[in-house]
Amino acid sequence: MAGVEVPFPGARKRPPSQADVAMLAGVSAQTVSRVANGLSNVDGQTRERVLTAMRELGYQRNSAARALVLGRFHMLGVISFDLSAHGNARTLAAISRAAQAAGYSVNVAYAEKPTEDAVQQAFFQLTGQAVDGVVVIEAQILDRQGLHLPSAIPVVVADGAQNSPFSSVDNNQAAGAGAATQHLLDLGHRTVWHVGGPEDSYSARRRAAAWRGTLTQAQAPVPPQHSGDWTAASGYRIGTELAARDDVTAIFAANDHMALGVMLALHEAGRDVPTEVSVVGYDDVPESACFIPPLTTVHQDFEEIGRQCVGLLLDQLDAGVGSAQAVVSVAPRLVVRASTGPPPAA
Amino acid sequence: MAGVEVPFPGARKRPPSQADVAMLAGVSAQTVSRVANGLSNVDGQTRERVLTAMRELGYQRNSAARALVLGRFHMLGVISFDLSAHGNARTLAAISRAAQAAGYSVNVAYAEKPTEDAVQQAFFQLTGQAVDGVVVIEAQILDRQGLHLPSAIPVVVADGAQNSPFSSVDNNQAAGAGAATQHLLDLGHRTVWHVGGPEDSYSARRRAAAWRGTLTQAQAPVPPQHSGDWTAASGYRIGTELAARDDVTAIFAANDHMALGVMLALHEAGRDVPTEVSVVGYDDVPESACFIPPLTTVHQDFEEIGRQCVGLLLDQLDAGVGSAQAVVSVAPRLVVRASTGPPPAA
DNA sequence: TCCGCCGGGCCTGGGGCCAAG
DNA sequence: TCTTGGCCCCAGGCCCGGCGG
Repeated sequence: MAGVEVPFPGARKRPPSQADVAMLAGVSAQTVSRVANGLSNVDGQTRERVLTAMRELGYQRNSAARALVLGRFHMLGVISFDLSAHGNARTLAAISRAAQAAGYSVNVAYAEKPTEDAVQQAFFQLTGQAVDGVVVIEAQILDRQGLHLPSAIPVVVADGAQNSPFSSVDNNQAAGAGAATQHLLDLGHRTVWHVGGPEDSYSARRRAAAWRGTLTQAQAPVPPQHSGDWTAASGYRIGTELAARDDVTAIFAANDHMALGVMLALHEAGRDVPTEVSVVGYDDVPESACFIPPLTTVHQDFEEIGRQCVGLLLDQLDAGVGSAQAVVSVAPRLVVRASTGPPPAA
Repeated sequence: MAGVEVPFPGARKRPPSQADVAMLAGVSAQTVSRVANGLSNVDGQTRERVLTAMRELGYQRNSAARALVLGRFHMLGVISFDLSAHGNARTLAAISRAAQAAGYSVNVAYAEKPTEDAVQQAFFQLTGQAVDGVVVIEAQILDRQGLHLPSAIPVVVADGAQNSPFSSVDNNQAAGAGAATQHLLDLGHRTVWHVGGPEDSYSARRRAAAWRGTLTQAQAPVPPQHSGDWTAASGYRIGTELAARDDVTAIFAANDHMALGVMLALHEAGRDVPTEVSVVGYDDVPESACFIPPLTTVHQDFEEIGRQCVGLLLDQLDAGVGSAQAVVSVAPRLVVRASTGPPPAA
């Protein structure tokens, strides 16, 4: 099938192999391998000939064969639930960037639901697809009992339960949610109402817990919690209820989109933000600075989170699976804009 | 971490191979292979023994070895520029889902800039990483001259130049932008101003062209075009300029986030939306229904777009590279909400 | 004799082909 | 005819041995 070879539908040209390059350069395959790996024990002239032949044929190493013999795939797996959520998408982008910089590719597995079953399935897909390690983004409750790992490969959890047996990057939701709540209390609000994320989200639970803790510590009353599903629509729905109550002067929403929905509901109810009701969000999505009014929110450094995930994973890869579990914390920070202010003088 | 096995740093347990399974089941590796591939010519008893042994050892096929011998990787590559853009993230998610359903994995390569160089680099990374085909999301100007493909693998472009030599899924931006512009004209506006995306974006250019074309066809004056960078901040900046002009009564922004910025600028300038100025966006990001006021915009079916990308790619894989270039169009639709209305009675 | 450079043989995990039971 | 195993190949890396200066 060589030489004359007339390409016809269904026929894929076999990519050039080391042997082809060797033939053209008049050396052995072994020498080609050495050049490809940048080893020093090759004569300058020879190396040049080989490189020329490579260029001429458009040679690329066959990663499958390489992975087979080396036992390393230079590929990281990422399991994510909801890529339409801003934070997850940003984290994935950052992971991808960091991995690329370290010479790794990223294999994305999409878990439809945040159940352990779905994660496990995604996990199998990834290990079956040859990855050296896995990052789980926005994990729900994961423990090793639930998650039965087929082969021991390193796992890093971004923003998962801190009591899991895996290394993790902790977005320090507690600090962020605490700061948001405290900010409102400091402005003079008697208490703060919370529009939380879905019950099965670990992030949502931590934010709610920090909100409650901050109120308790300040000896402020703890209003009943409302739970949305991260969408603006759910924020709007809950906001409509809250807008009807006179005693609501400060609302902390668990993400910016729900805060947006809350603000629309308040607007429609004729309650001004921030003079009558203050609203704080979480995430600092880029457009939150252009909400009406610009939103006070908690900024998360997704870039850093992604970078840390890759860093931890690579550390574990180098150190071996037995290596110690590590937890890295990435600090959020409160960004004060125009949606918060003192409560109306009663 | 069970039984005798004492894991120590640096030691990765070699995953079980067919040979190990064969040994345990008392058959040949060949038979194990047959069972793994679900071939029928295996005795029921034997198959059972093999399956049991597989479970016991936690056997998973080595995809590297499989890819090596089959020449197929069962992996698709995706090249994307900006995953923080909602549409791109959604498309990636949909691609990932569709690929998974077809038994393929997705390898994401991140191109920092939308230059041909960056794409080419990402391309090499992917082909070097063993993919069967590539989807380029939100391509800029790509032609085969610029993009030198190392080995002939199928490529599908989502939303790229329609004169490219690749198969593509066309979001029909022209129809969407035309409908948006026409909607405003139909409401009685004398003309429509446009806040465009970045110059180097193909999507942005098509939306702008359709806007201009619709105005021309309606014999409406064509105002100077302003170009932002998709961010709400850029929309705000341009919006500030537009808000200062009395003759601006209708604005079509090339995406929802810029529309949001425009609306904030109008709000700050004391110009009401929609009674004084109408605003239309593009994308229909989920939260746009909760903007103040809820945004009239053009809905894009990213789920369908992703599905079509994978479909085209798989078709090409089955048909061979020589197969005809295909173009599939996914229709957007106008969603009318509360940000548009007739112009103020002059 | 030693060292720099190069090639042969063998190994990785799995699947196709063919022959044997 | 149906089931099973032996052999070879996929592409590339490592060990070792050899050749020459």
